[in-house]
Amino acid sequence: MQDFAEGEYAQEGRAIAMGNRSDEISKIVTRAIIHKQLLPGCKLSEQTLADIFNVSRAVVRQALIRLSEDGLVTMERNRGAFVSRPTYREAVEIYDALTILEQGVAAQLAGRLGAQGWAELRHHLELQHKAVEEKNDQLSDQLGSAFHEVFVRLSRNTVVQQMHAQLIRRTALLRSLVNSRFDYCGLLHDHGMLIDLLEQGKIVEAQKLIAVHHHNVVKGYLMNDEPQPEIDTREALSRYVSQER
Amino acid sequence: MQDFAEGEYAQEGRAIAMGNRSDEISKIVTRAIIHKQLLPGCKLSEQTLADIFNVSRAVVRQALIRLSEDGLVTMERNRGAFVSRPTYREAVEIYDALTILEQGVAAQLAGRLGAQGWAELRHHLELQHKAVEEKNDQLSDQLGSAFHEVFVRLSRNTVVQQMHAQLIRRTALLRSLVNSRFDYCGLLHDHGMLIDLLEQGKIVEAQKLIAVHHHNVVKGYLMNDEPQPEIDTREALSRYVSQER
DNA sequence: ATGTTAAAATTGATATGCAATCTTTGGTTT
DNA sequence: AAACCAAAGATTGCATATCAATTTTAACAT
Repeated sequence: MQDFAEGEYAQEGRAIAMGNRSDEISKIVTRAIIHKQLLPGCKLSEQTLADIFNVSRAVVRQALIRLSEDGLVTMERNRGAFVSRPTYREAVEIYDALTILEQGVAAQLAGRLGAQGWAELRHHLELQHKAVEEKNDQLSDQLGSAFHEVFVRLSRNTVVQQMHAQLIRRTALLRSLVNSRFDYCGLLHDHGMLIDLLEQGKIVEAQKLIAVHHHNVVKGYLMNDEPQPEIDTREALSRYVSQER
Repeated sequence: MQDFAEGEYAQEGRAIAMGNRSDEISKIVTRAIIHKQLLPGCKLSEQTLADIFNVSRAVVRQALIRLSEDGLVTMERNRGAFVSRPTYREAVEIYDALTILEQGVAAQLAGRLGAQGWAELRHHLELQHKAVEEKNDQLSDQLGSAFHEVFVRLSRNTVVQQMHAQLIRRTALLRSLVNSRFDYCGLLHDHGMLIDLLEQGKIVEAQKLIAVHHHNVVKGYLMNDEPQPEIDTREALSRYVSQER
């Protein structure tokens, strides 16, 4: 499953003719951040990235701007770009925002979603179930986020979808800062319960569940501000650029 | 020895230590778009903007990327950047997203906001009231949006705040496409009612009101897809760059 | 060790060049 | 005259080179 071949990408379902190097690079770096290859605080030197991706500094700069607009990267004048290091407060805000969005989506979906929609959600639930059973934390994590994304996608509102996706990316970044482990089983149970409640049209209960669900997640966060992981950018990105050039 | 070497600018009243030329330019263009100086569909030629702002094409490019990430500008490969021309569907999605965010904020604020908060909202309401009485549509419009922004700011969640601000910018863009006029009086009444409901802790009623409020706004939209306004970019931006140099 | 200064590296921005692609123009054909 | 087509012109996307400002590092003296 080579994610990115040449020229076109699968993004949120539809194929896009790219050709935009900076956009491409920002997406690759995003993936590296989400996959915890690039950790918070990591310096993203323009020249280094330019060398890695075989592009000019200008293109890297554009990619970094994209990333900073997305909140994944922080740019400091004359000092450079770094993978963002969110504070605990920011974490709470991000999850509050997620709660608000998903509660809104829940209200729209409740009782109003077709059989196909519920089926899709339940299908995802099953995938998650398997991952949790196999104790595959990496995959459980990924599918956990994916569930939320599918859920929001069913609202058929691309604006909400994009805001939500951005928040999910930032939660992935947050998990880089956390060492505590999740009760994947409990989270999974919540997902199943959510589907049930929504299908029965119990909006208020569903919204309450969403709030508690996110509260539980953020509660499990113990930010460790200290550790400065000394990581080589080139190495961290190696697996992502290997398919390039 | 460039003319703009000072490093700080008067923007929206307050002085800002900028240093980031592209960020600065994107903000100026944003204002021009919001103020309907730059209309949807308007071509934003890199060279033209570079000449206007006295910067290199690279900087303009960075600004355009910022704007496109914000949804205010659409970039087409090898064709250039244009002020976005939202569809009606997009308008609905944007207002749905706004509804979701503000309903969430309402739930957080209801009954829980200090006296100072309610006072601030009522103060804004008064300003609006005057503007509507004076039949100052431009100002009514502006204060109308501002009310929503203040409302969200009181949630003390910068993440939600930023998402909301972005949506508000996009609604400003939407209004460029609309010729129908609003019932400012009715909208004003809604704002007042909202404060009352929230202060009394009537969350559900408040949320319902928010939904209806936005529904009324979007209902007043009659997109006119046709007209291609032939506007000179330089002229449209003239008043904004006058402070430069 | 501590503080200071000089050198090196990095960023922010500019200028220029070039290939790819889009747009326009002018002629040609129907 | 309208439709078509191909060459010229303009614009974008990207690379390279350069420069001033600033930060970081290294070397040095206290």
